[in-house]
Amino acid sequence: MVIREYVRALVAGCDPGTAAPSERELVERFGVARMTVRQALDALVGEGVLERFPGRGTFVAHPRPRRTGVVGFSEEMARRGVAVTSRTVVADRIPAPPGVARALEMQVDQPVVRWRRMRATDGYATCVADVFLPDALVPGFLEADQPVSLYADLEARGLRPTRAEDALVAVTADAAESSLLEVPIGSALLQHSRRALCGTVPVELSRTVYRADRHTFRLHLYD
Amino acid sequence: MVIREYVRALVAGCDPGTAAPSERELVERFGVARMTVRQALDALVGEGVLERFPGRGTFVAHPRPRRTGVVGFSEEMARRGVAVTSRTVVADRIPAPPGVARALEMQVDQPVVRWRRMRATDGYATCVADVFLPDALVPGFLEADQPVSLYADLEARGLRPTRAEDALVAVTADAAESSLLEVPIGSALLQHSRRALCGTVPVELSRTVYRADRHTFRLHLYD
DNA sequence: TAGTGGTCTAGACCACTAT
DNA sequence: TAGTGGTCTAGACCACTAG
Repeated sequence: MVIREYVRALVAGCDPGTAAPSERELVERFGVARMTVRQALDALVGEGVLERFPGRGTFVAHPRPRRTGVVGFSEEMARRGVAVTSRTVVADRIPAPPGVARALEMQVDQPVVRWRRMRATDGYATCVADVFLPDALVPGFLEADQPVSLYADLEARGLRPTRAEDALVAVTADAAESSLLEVPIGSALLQHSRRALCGTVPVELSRTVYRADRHTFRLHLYD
Repeated sequence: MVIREYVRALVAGCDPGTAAPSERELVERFGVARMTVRQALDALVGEGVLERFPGRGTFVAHPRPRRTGVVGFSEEMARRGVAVTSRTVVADRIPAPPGVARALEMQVDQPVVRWRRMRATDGYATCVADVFLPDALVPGFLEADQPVSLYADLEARGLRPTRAEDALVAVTADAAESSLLEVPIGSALLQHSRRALCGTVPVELSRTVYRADRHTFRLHLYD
């Protein structure tokens, strides 16, 4: 589709609300029937690039409200304009325990990277995150400096998660968590467990506990 | 669109894979141009009712693999094969408080239905759900028996939620919650807040607190 | 080879918006 | 009133599938 790509390029970088060429104008410019132009524009409307208003015209679309998507904590906080810092508590390589092996679809005792971080938002201790990664998928992970954003690191390795199975439940702080999060033992925490896959390959198993007063898990669902 | 509804009715209840009338057959039957038929079928394909295969024909679509979707508690439990019962604690009509009015995009003091339920899974007290509904959208709601599944009731009214803004956080049980859920005051609970819309119309504002030992919120995310 | 959906032409009339 | 997108006609040729 030449017309579609022509309009896409024409419109790329334009501010939302900028008028696109009218259908009849494109008919003239390309010497093609109007139905053909409409199909090209239909595709761009479907992609969310353009918006049509009957009687007014076709315009560069305003950005879509939201996506659910699979995002990590750093990314979500960046969206909200919150600064995230991390302190590594544990970073080593261990034989996969049975539960971890099953979730990551590996053999028991194959090596996995284990990584525990205390994470702070705007300087305040907010959560403790435990992550397991199949060692074979992230060569050199422990040998280099650990990233602030795990998902950015995975993306650089071509392993950006595209699917996640999440579970959220309330728990109470154990001794280690209470110490890291600076709350009394037994305090209510939000636990977020995730099994993340890139395509059909499991890449991450994690469990994060959040201080109830410092984090709310937000979510947009669509049908 | 007469043709669209004709084909929809023709095809309703047919097994997936059943052949639909061909485009040229519909052209003849309705005496319209083929483009017109195509647009009718396009709509049904977009809805997931039909599937097209070039060179073979048009068929009743196979059910889509999975959706995240906007589902209610009863529906989610039904999926998991768990029996849900409800006991209404409060069901009345009140002037919308400011926060509720804002979330439901109503004028302050317009009437809203307020509904508090204690809900049990397989006979065990599991959560307390507080719901606000714009009274104008659910006429007769309080006058009839309240449904077990709110979402089934909304669906019957043509108000099935298609979008939800959810927030999950850990909280501690207050006196009323501890009594209804049979846990000590201060116990950790999972709080799930939701603002649900049907299209662009807000239809539900709710806050549900779950016993930590009896409910995990599960979620599948896709890119 | 006959039938299917995919794409295209060269017009037409309509309801709507902005001036 | 001029211009826009929405819808429609009555054909046409193509690539593909199935018998």
